[in-house]
Amino acid sequence: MVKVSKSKYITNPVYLRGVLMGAILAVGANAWLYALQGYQKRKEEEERSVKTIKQTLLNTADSTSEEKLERCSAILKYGIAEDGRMVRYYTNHALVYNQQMRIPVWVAEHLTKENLQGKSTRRFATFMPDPAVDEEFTAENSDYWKSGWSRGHMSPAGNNKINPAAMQDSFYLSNVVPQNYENNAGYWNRLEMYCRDLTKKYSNVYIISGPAMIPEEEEDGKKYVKYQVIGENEVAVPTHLFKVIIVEDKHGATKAVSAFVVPNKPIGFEHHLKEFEVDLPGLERVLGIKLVKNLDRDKVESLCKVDGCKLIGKKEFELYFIGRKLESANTRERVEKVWSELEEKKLKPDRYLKKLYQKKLEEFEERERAKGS
DNA sequence: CGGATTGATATG
DNA sequence: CATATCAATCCG
Repeated sequence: MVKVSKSKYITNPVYLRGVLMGAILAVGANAWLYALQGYQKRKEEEERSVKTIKQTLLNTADSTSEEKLERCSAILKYGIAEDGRMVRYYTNHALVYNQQMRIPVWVAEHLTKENLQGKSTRRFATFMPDPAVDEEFTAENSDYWKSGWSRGHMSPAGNNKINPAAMQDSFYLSNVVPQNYENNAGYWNRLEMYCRDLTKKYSNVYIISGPAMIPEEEEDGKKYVKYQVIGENEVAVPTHLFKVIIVEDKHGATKAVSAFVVPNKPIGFEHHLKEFEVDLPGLERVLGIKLVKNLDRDKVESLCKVDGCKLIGKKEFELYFIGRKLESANTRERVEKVWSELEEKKLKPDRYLKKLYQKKLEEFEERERAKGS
């Protein structure tokens, strides 16, 4: 059956014959003959002309690449349009930047036990526009202020303690995307910790991270890509974040690879990282980026299958940053307040934390004695 | 570890 | 005077 309601069938010869049959009944045999002759004539003409064009192309269109280059050089007299999607190199990471969205396309890192060491901290680094990005295409801090979104590192500060230059490079907004606060400090933070932890087991950990805009089906049943933009520069808020992790043994042999796509929203402790694992080719199709080129994929197993992809647990996580807060506390009151968090959250301090607490208290007692004397 | 906010000070 | 900069403080 021919569905005339669909426009694509209008030009179908079968449909055209149907129209012609209608014409016969309507206007009689003479008219039918006339119409048929006209149709056949037009059809023959069209076939002839298509054949002619094909023949012409075959005979004349095989211009050399030099000729094409010469012609296109003329066409591009006013310059070749640039989107700034070159690879940009930094002290401890590499990335491609998206000038339209004002966020990275992808950010690549290489982690080892050794290059995770160092004393550089975020205290001496500042979020700022990347001086290597054209001013007209950069994000600014003001875009993020009061936007409801935090500035989320793709190459995290915690991976760049090796020296101050690496630390500062990671604070350029070319390495930053608008990220949900809770996601950034929570789930994504734990994923980054897991990556660092992998260096204890694997000699080399290669990571590619970045934003993803995932299409979503709306009420009309059609799919759309929808994302918020923030600030004067209209920085794009990714719907998701992706991370690809490749691990190697001490011989440089690839041991496992996994790709993850995490929604840019709060994710609780009840979600296992495996829930967000996706197949790499699928991710690459969504992104339109061949993320990993030098890898024999069929021979490499899933990281989650090999290593488990277990993130740090809730209690362990909370204890960890209570320790961090305790270390940075500079008044007795602050120490006591942080310590009281343990009771509130029903956490039991480990030996390290107890020692740290005692050490801090002694520190302040000594300071007070020094003042008094 | 991941972040923001505020207030004092310096600067044009 | 308005806007950078930095130190201190805070939260998950």
